[in-house]
Amino acid sequence: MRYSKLLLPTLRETPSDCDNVSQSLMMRGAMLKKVAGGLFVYLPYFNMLLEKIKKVIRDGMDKAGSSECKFPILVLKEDLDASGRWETFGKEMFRLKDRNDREYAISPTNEEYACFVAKTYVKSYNDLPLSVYQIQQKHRDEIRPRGGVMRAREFYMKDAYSFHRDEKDLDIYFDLMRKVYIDIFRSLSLEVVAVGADNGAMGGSGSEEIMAVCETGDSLIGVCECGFAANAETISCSAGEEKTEKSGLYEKIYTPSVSTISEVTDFLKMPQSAFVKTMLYEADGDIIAVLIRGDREINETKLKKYLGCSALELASFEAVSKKTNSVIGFAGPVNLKGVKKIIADLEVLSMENYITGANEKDYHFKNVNNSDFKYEKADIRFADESAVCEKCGRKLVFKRANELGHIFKLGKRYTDKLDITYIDSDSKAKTMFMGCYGIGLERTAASIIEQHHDEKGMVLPLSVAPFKVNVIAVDTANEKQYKAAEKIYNQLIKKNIEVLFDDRDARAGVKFNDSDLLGIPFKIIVGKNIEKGEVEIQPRKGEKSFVKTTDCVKLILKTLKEKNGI
RNA sequence: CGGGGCAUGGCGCAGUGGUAGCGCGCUUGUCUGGGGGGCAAGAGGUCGCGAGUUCAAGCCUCGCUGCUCCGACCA
Repeated sequence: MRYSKLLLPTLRETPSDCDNVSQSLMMRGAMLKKVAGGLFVYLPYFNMLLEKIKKVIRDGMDKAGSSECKFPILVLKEDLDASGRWETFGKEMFRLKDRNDREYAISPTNEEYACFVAKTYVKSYNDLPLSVYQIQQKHRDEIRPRGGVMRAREFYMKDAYSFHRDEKDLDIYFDLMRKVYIDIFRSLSLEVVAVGADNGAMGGSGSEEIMAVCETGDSLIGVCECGFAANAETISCSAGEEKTEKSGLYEKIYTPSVSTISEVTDFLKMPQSAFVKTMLYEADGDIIAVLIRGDREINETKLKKYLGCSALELASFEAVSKKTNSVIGFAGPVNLKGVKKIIADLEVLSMENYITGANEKDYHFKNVNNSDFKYEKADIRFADESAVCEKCGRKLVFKRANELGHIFKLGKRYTDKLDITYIDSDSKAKTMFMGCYGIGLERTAASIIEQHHDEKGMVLPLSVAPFKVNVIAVDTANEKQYKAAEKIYNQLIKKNIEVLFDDRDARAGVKFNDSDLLGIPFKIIVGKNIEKGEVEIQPRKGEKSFVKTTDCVKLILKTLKEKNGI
């Protein structure tokens, strides 16, 4: 393409609302124009990059024996009611009505219609396994869009669904998909790690996330030297010795207008670890008290799993005052009334003589012990730096990462509800086992840039670079240079090389800097040396060289072939 | 949902009550031509919206909206 005809308006300066490198380079590299929070116009260069990523994903899905479909974006309420997701998906799902007041959701993922396909076309075990996928834009009413395209309200997802005769076959396919995913990300030059994860809103029996390690990542993973890795959300925490000897020692102390943990610790001059925080949650309508050491964090994912509830949030001020005898800021487990249960984190049970709220404004209890109240024990704290590997016992290292893919064993979670059966060899109808597998395309693109850039801009890997070569006429006004550059450009097109011809009447420096910003792997620079019959080949990374004008196309072809660029 | 910050030309920003500015970009001309040029002349803004205070508001007050960051642990 000719730069002069292409909408590729690079920026010199980074827009002020960029908070990470990839976002900044995507804005400067004229990939995106923000319209609103989490909504962007995708400019040509980003579209081209996404097409490259789609190609690699499609090649991978081919290897997994998956067939590309396109499912409806609008999903009927009745179909989501059948799977139960109209209720369980919550506020993240966009909902709308048609002119006849019929209700729909904008598909957040598409299990229901994948099941519909399996139900329609799988007659017997001979048709299994079946794997289908699509690459489609998804819409989610994100709680807080952030990181540019990393967490947006509209994004491309490759979502695949597989159906199986039995659990064993699902397991085999799940392992294959993990391998295919890792291959896909390797082809995209991404360093990734597969980690054990929580199933979240999708449900099912097990899942793994494919994470790209990145400083600005929005997930936290624990990694072990032995190769084990897990999402920090799922890492279990060890229990200490449960202490139950002491009781009745507690006494009320006056702590005027100090309600947060840090205020109380300052006031009493005690470390946070001497306190037990009592958090009041509302779980499916009931108030639950959760105890955790003052300096720890509650892992709501674990808590939700333990409670088996669908809605979990911190109790409102009104709910606490209406249903319990406690006061927000001064809640404690002793003499606490109106809560369905008290759940103590395992670590709390190894504590003695700690400080808690006294369920009365401006008062705390000190010398509280576990026998002073009734509790259920559970591992509900967020893994901290002391966490160890569950495989080998070594200390875990925590890293930030971006979740690019997530693969689930859904089991019969959907197929049971939607009655997705096949006829087995014994002529009996049996329920299929199901898996689903997602990849977020924009965050994959962002992660590629995050992992491949330098101070000048992007350094795109050949596998995804929209243009492999940028032909630059240094002085466009010089007819000899321009004509020679144009000739090389046309020759490369004939060889099916993706090439940009920077034919703009701009200074050489502008063109060089844009080329580097855009991360184009090779520049062919046509300048003064054309008089000597030479042009310059300059890789984005590496040494430049002067070559005969007549050889440059041949040389580029050879180099690209060596590097598997074509 | 809570808390903070921001809102001035396409982008980045300055402007503490008295004529709306700077850099980049853009247009025209010209000189230039190998890492974001020089000179000259231009275009472009109801200062997010709405009230209010004042002789006078981009600036002060109140309300709203949008964006953004933090936290979603505050108990």
